[in-house]
Amino acid sequence: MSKNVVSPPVNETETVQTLALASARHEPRTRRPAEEREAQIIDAAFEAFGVDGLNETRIDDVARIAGVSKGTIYLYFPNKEALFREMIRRTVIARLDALENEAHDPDPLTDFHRLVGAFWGYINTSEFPVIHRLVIGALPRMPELSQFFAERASLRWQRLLQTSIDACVDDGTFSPEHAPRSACMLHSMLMQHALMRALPSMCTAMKLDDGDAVLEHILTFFLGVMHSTTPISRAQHA
Amino acid sequence: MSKNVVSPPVNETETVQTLALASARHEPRTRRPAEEREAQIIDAAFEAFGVDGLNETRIDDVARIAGVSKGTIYLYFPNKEALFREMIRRTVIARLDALENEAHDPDPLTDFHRLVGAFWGYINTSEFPVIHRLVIGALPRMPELSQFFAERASLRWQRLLQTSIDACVDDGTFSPEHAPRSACMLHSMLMQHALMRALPSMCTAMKLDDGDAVLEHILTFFLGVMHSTTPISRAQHA
DNA sequence: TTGCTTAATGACTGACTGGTCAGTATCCTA
DNA sequence: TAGGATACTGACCAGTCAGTCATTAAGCAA
Repeated sequence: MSKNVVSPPVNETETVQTLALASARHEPRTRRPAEEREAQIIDAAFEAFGVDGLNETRIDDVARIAGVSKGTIYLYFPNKEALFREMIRRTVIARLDALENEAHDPDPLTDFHRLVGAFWGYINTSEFPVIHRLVIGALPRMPELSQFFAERASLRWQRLLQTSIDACVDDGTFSPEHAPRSACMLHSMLMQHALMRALPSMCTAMKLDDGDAVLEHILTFFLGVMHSTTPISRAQHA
Repeated sequence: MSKNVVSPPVNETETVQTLALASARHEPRTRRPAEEREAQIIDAAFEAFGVDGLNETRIDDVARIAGVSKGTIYLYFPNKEALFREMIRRTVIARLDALENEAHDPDPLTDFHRLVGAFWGYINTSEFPVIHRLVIGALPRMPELSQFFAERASLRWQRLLQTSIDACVDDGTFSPEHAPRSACMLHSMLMQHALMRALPSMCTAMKLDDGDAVLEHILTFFLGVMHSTTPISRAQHA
């Protein structure tokens, strides 16, 4: 991308080079607390890896974005893979910790809606599909990363949803019939739709532009089962 | 890995070299029709890329698996990326063409179950999660591949499901209330569950081992909405 | 059998990049 | 202000691998 800053072989080549060097040199070397540098590098890593993935990204690029030298990165992380791993880990944790401390609502149904809204908001950030793609893409190379992600994000959300749904059942708002696995179903629908929404081609083909409308559809469908009290004829075709 | 076969500089170097060459030479060079060679290479590419992904896989590995030399691959494909792309394209197409010609059932509900069964079978092959992962992983590098995949696989299946559902509505088996977007919802649940099932950690945590039971759960949930005729209170919490 | 065409081979090359480390600049203490 | 400790730098190195091409041999026609 912006690799050729130094190269254009016009007559002012020297000027450009000089400027580039100058700007590089002018930025005075600064010492920062370890924590701050680490955060700086992690942020740059998210930006760089997020665009190109683990393999396409050069450590030099991460260094450039972070505004440090390549060597500095190796002072804080033993290698490229470890940096990648830590970047995923922190991004996932940071987001979940922030959401965990949100206030609950005393009314179960209201709280259910709050929770679903929070989840929908989370998976519709630009950050989420990036992390998701990176984790999936890195699966064969780092299976433990997908396990971390699964336990730390997917399963945790499913448990939160299930707890909230169970509260609505206890409350009498939801029918108990389909409750047991319903969090899983809701999670599936929300997740899949959010991921589709991140793909421009799917977005237009399926008319998913309006995020609120999509959520509304999913909830209407979901509540169609949960509020229903009529016994349904089970699937005869196994 | 097996690069150093020729190198060990012991005293029997010559013998080793001769043997290595001999074994390589013993496999007699064969000429094959272009189509056959291409298929051979594509199959090997699926095997190799499927394990390690685009970047981890060496062209030499594909060649070794295919039983041809590296140079031969470049007679059939201009470069590594083109081979990868073509491998995805053919695998997706081959599978869908095979399923397309299945016989329909005159009864709408029976045909719906047949279709869902076929889809569930497809996304639960070991092949599907591999292709899915590769496409997702390659997204930033080859967005057109994801578009091809989306249109050729996801959207096509959603349309088939929707048609089948609409037939059940016309038939009076399904309530029309939630029909419009229901294929999308069903597709989401099936897809997400199938992909989870491919991750060992998720599989155990969510008790997804029994594929038939999972499908049964999803269908029961889905039919809970579609058979329901009670008007439901819409979500008050927008 | 001879000789031609071309599929097939694999040693080689050039470009690339992860990781290193000798040297430099900053900051802090005395 | 001197001098030690160390955060930081970036030129360099060694390994890797996609892609090339001179050479080989299979298969065919005469």
